[in-house]
Amino acid sequence: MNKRATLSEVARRAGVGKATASRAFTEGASVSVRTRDKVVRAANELNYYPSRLAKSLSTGRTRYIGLAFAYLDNPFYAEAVEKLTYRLQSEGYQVLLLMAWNDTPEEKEIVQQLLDYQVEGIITGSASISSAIAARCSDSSIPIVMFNRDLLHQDLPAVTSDNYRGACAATELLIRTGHTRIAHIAGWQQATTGIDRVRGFRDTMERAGLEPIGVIDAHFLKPLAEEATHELMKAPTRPDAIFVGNDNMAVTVMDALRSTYGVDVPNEVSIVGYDDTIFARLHGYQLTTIRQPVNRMVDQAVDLMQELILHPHQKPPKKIVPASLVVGETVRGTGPTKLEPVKKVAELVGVEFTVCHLNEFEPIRKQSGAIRLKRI
Amino acid sequence: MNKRATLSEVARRAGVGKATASRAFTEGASVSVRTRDKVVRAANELNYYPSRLAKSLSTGRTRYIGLAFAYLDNPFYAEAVEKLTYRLQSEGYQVLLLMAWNDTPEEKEIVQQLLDYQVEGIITGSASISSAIAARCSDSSIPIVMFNRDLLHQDLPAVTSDNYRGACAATELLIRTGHTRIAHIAGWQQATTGIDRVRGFRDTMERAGLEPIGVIDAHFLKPLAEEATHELMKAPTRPDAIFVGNDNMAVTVMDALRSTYGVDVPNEVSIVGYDDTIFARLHGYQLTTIRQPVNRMVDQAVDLMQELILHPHQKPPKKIVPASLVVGETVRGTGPTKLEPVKKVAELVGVEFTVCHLNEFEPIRKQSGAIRLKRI
DNA sequence: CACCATTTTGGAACCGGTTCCAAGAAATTT
DNA sequence: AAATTTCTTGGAACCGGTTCCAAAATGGTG
Repeated sequence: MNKRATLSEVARRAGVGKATASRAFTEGASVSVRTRDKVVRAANELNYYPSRLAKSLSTGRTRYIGLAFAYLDNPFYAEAVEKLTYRLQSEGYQVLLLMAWNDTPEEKEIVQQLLDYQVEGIITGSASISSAIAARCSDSSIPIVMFNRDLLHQDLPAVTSDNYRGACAATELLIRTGHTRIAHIAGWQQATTGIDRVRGFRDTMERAGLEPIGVIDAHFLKPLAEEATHELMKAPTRPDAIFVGNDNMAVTVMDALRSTYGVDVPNEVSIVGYDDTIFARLHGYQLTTIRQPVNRMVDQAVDLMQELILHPHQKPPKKIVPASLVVGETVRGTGPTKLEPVKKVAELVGVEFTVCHLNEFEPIRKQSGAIRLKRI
Repeated sequence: MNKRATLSEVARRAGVGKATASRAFTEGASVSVRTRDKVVRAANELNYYPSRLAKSLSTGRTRYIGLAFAYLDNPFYAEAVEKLTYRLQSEGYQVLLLMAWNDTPEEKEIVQQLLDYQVEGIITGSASISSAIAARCSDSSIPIVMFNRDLLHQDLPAVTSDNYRGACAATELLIRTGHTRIAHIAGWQQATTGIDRVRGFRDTMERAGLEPIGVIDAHFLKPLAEEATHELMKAPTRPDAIFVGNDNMAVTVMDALRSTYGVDVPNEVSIVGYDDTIFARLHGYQLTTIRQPVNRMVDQAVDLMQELILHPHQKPPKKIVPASLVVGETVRGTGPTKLEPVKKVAELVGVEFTVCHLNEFEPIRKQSGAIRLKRI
């Protein structure tokens, strides 16, 4: 209804100059208490609130952070976006959410849009920013932080978990528990997240003198993971264990194994996943998996971003947070009550381990602790 | 590195006035081809791209839409946010994501921030905007669309599915398949989404002359759903069926039933959920549930928003999209091969029904159809 | 009360665009 | 060729704030 009031109107009503009115809203500016009161009163009467746009234009700071992701149907990313947003908000930033699928023509255009909107930084997760875009960003000296991803051959700031060591732990666990026909259904081989896990798998197998029964790139996509399962199960020698590139695919693999082949997990085929998402915690799955500590990764990413905003010309740091082994019930010879092989592996590889229930799956948002059940 | 170029610099370099330079970038403005070329060339040389901020300030249009949600750990909302964002982007809007937990003091402040940033509209899902905020928005004539929620006693635009009829169908199905000790673990009773489902449940029970064995408000929260399950199972007469307010809770309930009480679903207790999220599709659950068609709801919400932006002083319309009954395997006496009771219910209540696999769970983003498996 | 140091204050320029308007250039008509 | 119409163009004002700077007001001191 009523057009919003402007600073000039407030100033006029308070009988002061525009500059003075502006100062009344600036923390620590030189205004007398009486004047500030007058201005504030006038502002309230006119229902004034300052225009962020105008402010940003004149100060040069927008306090926007762009979040670029490709999908949220992986709970790991949904959680990451939720928590990144909560954290950034509490630091006084506003989040511009950008969904962009890899390599589409629009991607470039849309990231360009983000730049147009003068975000102060970009955090990019599942979406892979092309190196061209990345270059343009560092041209404009807009910091980009890669979240759970790193670009090969490019020196950009990145926050990842220790994918290599995590994969080593997963593989080592399968080997130590006596599996010999081990396969890996891998994540996208253009992302370090996928690549490093394959490396960890391969190196560990080789060290043990074992030949992988198969390594298949399923691009982190569920339909491909299902196909991959069929491919493994139709081969002359079936696997007795599969290390799967993330939980999303691991769940799909388990479903395919159980429904199509009537396989008993873990007694016929053991499964290890990656991420420790909500899926891993479901009673019907109880995945043994590698946890990526979302909260810590989020904290690191936000801290790193703030650091880069303050000191833009710094050498881009890489943050690698430790992964840990979560003991579920999908590996034969382990379980919440049989922890010896797990302990040994953890010690050997140098990772932490925990059993399912001690997870850090609490939200950043404040819990509404007081809510109680009510019959109605 | 290099500071971004401004329009004036481009104009100077092209040897034209600022106004002319501006027109060179405006579709359908009156500029000669030669001049436009000159300007465009200069712009490229200077690596110029226009400041959205300045543009918005002078035109008064920001093309921001605020998305306000409380959590993304319910896949229904994660999917909604993903798809809303894709849709809004393709309509030329940018999404400001706002995470705000209900009733926190910050909520008010943060929504105020959205207004400061001059969003052209707000779509609010799981976060419940207080009526005070809603009032302030309609004061500023900023349209708010409630997504999967409606405010009681308040005449705001809203997109919901037909929660009442959906709940009727769920309940009717349980009754028709011979269940008599039926309970409802309900969603938050401050949201119409929770309320309408309770109404549908109660009305249908009453019509059948049945007394509910319990109706418990679990606020859409998983820990409370688990508590509620224990409360029901510890009572002298145990339920033989539970209608649960959403899939997120339904999965928790099933886990509790199976792991704590060794209950066989559906042979001892039948379960019906609500939403048709990714969980309902997991092999270990195969929920019978009520589908809320996310894609259609997203489309309606975006259309409605655009409508309201163009014609702000319109009577706020309510859009109710039909819900449908999805046949899984958690109701005794039904299943993909036993559809007669389902048909009867669907006909009676007037909803569509489908079996599990025909779901609309495809993403809005373009599928990377060409991606193939690769052994590596 | 005069004098000087310190606060407060308002005018004006600026941030980077858009747009109104009047003037100049080009094209058309007579 | 002159008169008229239509296109282009640049100056200036504007969007709503911040901030520099010089002037005005205030306060403290001798």
